[in-house]
Amino acid sequence: MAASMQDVAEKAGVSRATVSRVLSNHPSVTASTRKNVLNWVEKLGYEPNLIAQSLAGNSTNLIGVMVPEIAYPFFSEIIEAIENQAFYEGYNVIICNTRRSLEKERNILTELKQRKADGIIAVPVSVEQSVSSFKRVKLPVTMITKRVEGFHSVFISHYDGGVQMAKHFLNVGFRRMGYIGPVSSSTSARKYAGYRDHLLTNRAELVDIIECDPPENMNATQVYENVKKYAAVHGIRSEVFFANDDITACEAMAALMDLGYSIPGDIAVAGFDNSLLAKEATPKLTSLAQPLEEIGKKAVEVLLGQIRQNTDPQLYELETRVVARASTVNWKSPL
Amino acid sequence: MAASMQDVAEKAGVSRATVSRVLSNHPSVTASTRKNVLNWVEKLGYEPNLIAQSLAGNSTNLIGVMVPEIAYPFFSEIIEAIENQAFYEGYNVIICNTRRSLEKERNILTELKQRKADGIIAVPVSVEQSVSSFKRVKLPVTMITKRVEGFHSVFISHYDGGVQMAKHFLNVGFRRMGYIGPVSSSTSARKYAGYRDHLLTNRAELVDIIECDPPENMNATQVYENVKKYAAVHGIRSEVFFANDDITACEAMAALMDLGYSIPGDIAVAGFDNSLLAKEATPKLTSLAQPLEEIGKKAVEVLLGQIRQNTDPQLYELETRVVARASTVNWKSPL
DNA sequence: CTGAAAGCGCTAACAC
DNA sequence: GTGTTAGCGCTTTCAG
Repeated sequence: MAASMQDVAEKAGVSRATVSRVLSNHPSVTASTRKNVLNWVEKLGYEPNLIAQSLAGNSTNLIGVMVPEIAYPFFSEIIEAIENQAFYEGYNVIICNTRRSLEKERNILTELKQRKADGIIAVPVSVEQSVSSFKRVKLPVTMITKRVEGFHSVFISHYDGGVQMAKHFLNVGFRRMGYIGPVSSSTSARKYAGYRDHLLTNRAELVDIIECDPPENMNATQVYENVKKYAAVHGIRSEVFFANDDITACEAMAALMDLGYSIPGDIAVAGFDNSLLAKEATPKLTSLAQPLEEIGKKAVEVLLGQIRQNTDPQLYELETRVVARASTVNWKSPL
Repeated sequence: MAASMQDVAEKAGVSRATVSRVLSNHPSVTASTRKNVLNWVEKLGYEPNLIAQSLAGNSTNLIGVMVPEIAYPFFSEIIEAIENQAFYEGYNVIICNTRRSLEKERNILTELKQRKADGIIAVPVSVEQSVSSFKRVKLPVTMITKRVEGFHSVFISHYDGGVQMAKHFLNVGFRRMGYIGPVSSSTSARKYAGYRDHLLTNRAELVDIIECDPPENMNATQVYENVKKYAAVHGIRSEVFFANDDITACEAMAALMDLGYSIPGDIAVAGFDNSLLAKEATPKLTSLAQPLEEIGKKAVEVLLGQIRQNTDPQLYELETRVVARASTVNWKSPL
């Protein structure tokens, strides 16, 4: 067995309390006993038992992270940022996949509670229906990517994101615009609304709206089919499409290319998320960047603030920016 | 405070031991007392304290997962599979990012040890240099994606993967082949070797070898530059390139297109990993699929076997397969 | 079948 | 300054 604090205490000829004090840098310990104790700690290769520490009343230094999907680049990049910041702050991260199921979300919450996680960073399955589960668990919670009233939330304004993309399109010189993606699902709808509102108040035309479900499990083949179907029925009049996310944008590009359009020569396309896909797509994809690293980092900071000082729920709205790439800027105006 | 086992015991008029027995389904409890206890468990909303349970000598039901990078699709998909299987088996996953640093790897190992993780699933930073740290920690360890002698390892044969890709190229009808990627780094080198060996024994020509470092932090711009540089100096004679991974393949495609080649019309390209990038690239990218889900699932099973019965280290070599997509199959033979 | 008692390894008053 | 004493909440012999 590994050496326990008891062993160190005996060897050093002091009590466990003293060893504990030395290890937690309590000031009231003589330099000599401290040295002596540390000496034995070293010799015996003593390592603290974090479980025992936790039980004895301290925190677990464990935070739970709940996402609807781990492998979607958008989430995995946030997870990476969270892990990074958490590790830096001395916390470990338990990763949990809700799979967009309210039931699994509830199960995970009780599990995290029983594990005595110090707090939770979560993308809630549903802004409306998840709230009660999160309230019930009575743990510090910071919501991310969605604005959830009553909780600390770190997110971007999707509406404003849509506006920014519209501005970008107007700047490049597009006049007839299209949209591909969900029109009613809460966050997507706001992107769409911002986009549409800005276009209409600036007398641009919104001529093609191709409705699609949001991609799940990184599968967006529906987008491909809907684009083709739409083209067959209505034809395509847009010079540029704003797609609801990068996967949707990629699928849309594939469909448009298969229909014989060159991108961005004939039709330009932009996405949302600025994930790895946007950087590696051909042509490289203009995309609206959510500051993923900042979201992750901020979420950890906010959560720790809440854990340490029980701060009141607050909303943190982060800035987005358009990352312009070849898929829109290399478009040739027909004029 | 939440109800403790003590509270339940008092209300039910039994001892904590009995409550414990009921909760762990110990057979020697009367149906009536069991019912009574469960009744109070329900009424008081009792939830077990997993920390206390762990300390009292049981396991933590926590497994650590160590990867060099969380957000790279290849890893994030494995992580997702691991989380999924682990959750199914009643385990939670602590996610740790080694960032390819041996030092961080060591730190993480001691942390996981102090946390009393039941076991570890890891992509070691270095097959040679990581071994000692992992041995020292004396925890059940299952290595993934790399073959590590002396440890349970779940991986694919990179050499064989290279061979399979070579076969695919020969089947399609290519005769002059190229390679893009690292030539010396251990696993990459084996892919390359398998590819080369099979080509040469089948009298195909390996005419262009563009050496590049493996991408880190999802940044492979070096690939783009090296391809351009190589083309300027040597010209390009290959009909098809095998790229060491999907990101490299994407960057290579971008470079080749910018050089005026059409893909796969003039030059075909294939990648390795069959990550999301391969599916969403334009043209869709032929790629060698590692069975990521299977790797994750198998790793959990192997680790749990080791935890529960201390099985002897064993190597599990999984099958790969070529997922043929437009980037190679739509190539038009010049004949 | 059930209870009493002894820990798991550590922290944190409270004395001296 | 340092030791003593109680726990933290649960499991697990060992008796009865």
